[in-house]
Order: sequence, then C-alpha cells, then structure tokens
Amino acid sequence: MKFTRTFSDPSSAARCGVLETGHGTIQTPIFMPVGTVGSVKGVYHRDLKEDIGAEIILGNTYHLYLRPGLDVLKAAGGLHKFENWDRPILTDSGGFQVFSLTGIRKLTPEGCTFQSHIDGSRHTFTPENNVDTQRIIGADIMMALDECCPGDADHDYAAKSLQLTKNWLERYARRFHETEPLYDYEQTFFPIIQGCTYRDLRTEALEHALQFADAGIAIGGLAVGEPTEKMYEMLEVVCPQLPADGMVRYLMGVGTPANLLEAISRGVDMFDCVMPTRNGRNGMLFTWNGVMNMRNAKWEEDFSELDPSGTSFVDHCYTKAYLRHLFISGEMFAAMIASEHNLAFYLDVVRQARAHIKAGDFSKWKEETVKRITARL
RNA sequence: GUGAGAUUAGUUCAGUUGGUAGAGCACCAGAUUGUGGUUCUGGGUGUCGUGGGUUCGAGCCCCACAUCUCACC
Repeated sequence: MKFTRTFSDPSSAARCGVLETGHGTIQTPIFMPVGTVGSVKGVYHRDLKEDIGAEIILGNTYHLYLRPGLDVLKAAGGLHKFENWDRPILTDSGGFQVFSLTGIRKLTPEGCTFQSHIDGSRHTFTPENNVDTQRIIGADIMMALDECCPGDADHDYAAKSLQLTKNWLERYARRFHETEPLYDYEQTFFPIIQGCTYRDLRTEALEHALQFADAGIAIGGLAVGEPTEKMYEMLEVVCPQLPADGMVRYLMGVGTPANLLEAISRGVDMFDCVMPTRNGRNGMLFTWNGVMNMRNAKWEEDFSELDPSGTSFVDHCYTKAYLRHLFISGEMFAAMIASEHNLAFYLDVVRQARAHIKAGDFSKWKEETVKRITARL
C-alpha cells in the first residue's frame, strides 16, 4: 500500500493525496461509509459506487466475528466476495465496540474478554487473534486492536490505557508480520494513536505508533465525549508531528460535515462516521444549506425537491413532504432515501474539499461553508 | 321497546372520602460522532358527552337528554 501527497493548501494544513490499494486507488481527503456487518444499511452497492461515489467502505471485526462468523467468511472467500464489493474495505478491530458498547467486559494481560450482544456467549480478543480474524475478513486496511479511552478520562487513567494500547500494538504488529494475506491482494494495518486530551500522551502515542506504521496511521479516541475544541486542539498537536509524505492520516469516527472540514484544514485525510446513515435513518438530513429534521411538521406540505443542490438522484425525484410522510409512517424507504442522500452529500463534501485544496482557496471556502452547513433549516 | 354498563388528551384508559385531571402509545420538539434498524431528553396538546341541580367547591353526588355497547322482548 502506498500513499502519495499530491497537493498542499498554502493557507492551512489541508492536503490532497492518493492511496493505492489492492482494490484500486482512493483520492484523499475521503469519507468512508460505515458498513458494520457487511452492509451499508439500506444502500445498494450499485448506488454506493454509481450514485454516491464511495471509494472505500468499512466493516467491523467485532460484528462480523460474531455474525456470520469466521467459518462463513472464510468459506465465502473473504468479505469482498461475500458482499460483492470490489473496492477497498477497511475493518475496525472491534476495540471500540468491546469498550464502549458492551457493559460486560474484562481486561486481562492477554486481551479483553466480553459477552456477545447477540447471545451472551463469552469471547476473548487478543492482538494476535484480532490479526487472524481481520486476515480472514480480508480487509485491505486492518485496524490495530486498541482501547478507546473515554474523552473525560483523567491523566492517570489515560496514561495506563495508553500503555495497554502500546503493548497491544507491538503484539499486533508482530503477528501481522508473521502472517500472510489469505487472498490474492495486499493487506496493511494502521496503528492507532490514543492519549485522550493530553498533549504529552498524544505525543508519546504517536512516536510509538510511527515505529509500526506502513502507509497510514489513525487518530483514535476523539469525538468520544470531549469538547469539539479539544478534538481540534489534539489534531493540532498530532498532525504536525506526523510525516508530511507517505503516510495517510485517518481520524476515526468523525464526524459532522463541519468536523470534516475543520479536521481537513488541520491535516486529516480519511474519515468514517455513522452519522450520515444512523442520523439519516432517524430523519436528519445534511445539506449545503444546513441540517433538516425531516420529521418536523413544517415539511408536511413542502412539495419542493428534497435537496436542489444535492448530487444524488433521490434529491431530485422525491419531495420533502413525501420523505416526511415516509418517516412519520415508519417506512423503511425513508431510511433508504435519507441514507442515500446523506452519504452522497458527505462524499460531495470531501470532493469539493479536494477541489478547493487543488484550487488553492480551501481556507476561505471552508470558513464560508462551515457557516452554511451548520444552519438549521 | 325494556334493563344494565359506558362516555375524561389524537387513541386506549386511570382518576382515592367531592378540592378545576394523568399514564402508555400517538403527536410536537431537541440530542445522537471507530452503528445493537436504535436509544435518550423535553413538551400535555383537555368545553371531563350536553343541559340543569345540590354544594363554598362537581370528572366524582342527583335529574333530564344524546350517543355507543351488551342482554332481553
């Protein structure tokens, strides 16, 4: 895997680049739709490619390990074949799920044990078996197993948590280099920088993680309860200390469209977030002119097209009133339309960002755009 | 036609010895950041069927009427 920086914005840390994978190249900055269990909920793969323009999607190791399970994934020949997606896939290790979603989990020197949210069965993730699992899934980009430290943790907790993440990273890297891909394309893995909101810990984390990084590195443990300004501050601490060339920067789990633009201006290249799909399923639409809650009564008789400036076909063939009706009626079609629109919008946001970085007017454009897209309609 | 029961929020219903009413769902609004097709937070939106009566005071007690349900001629 190879990352090449192609353009840099003169007035900010924003940059463009190209990430080459075994399933094609990715233009950065990029947003990656989340497809936890092998499906971007409610969206056809055809639309992901042709309408939305997704260049890479996510899968989740925790969820896929529990269901359908490794036997099925192995028999299918990996996740790409299983879900019929021929572009790159990135898998989260499942560390976030194990630490944030499951109440019942226990840390051991070996790894972490947890109970399945499906049937309560007990399982253990270790850095070693996590590598093996992501080999079977066949992700182009595998994520290291880490502990996602809460945003409000004190320094003592965050420091101990970081030690665990560092130890697991070393073991993860060792296993990764001892093993080979199971399928006929290259795999790489990204280390994850933790350290909560503490400058010293973030610096310690990135210096350690860089020893194990190949073409990319992730910034984790942000947008997990800390103020947004703290998140930006941490990006300003971390990004300048990363190599300018050859290493793509992935901010995990972020965020709102405004978060994306602010992070891009601070040097981030890759994003993923459940917000366009999850919030979309709940009636929230993101647009260039602001955010709409499609459940609101004010759309009841608004027969204008969904989003006149939208790039998706759904923006022009359905009306606001119709989508509100579908949401109020609990129709699954509502979730499908909203997901399609939001993902198309997110991909349009990073597409426009790339264009403005290349045009050299990114900072000015970002300031104006953030004001527009954060309005409430 | 006779008898019994019922009538309170959009809906299903609660409402103590009489002190101008409250739950679920729905609805309205807000949250949601490495996805448990969610979850959470806030909001009561009312001519207590109608008209009288008793009472300092009636959703509650009394009378009449209306409507609905059931049973019986």
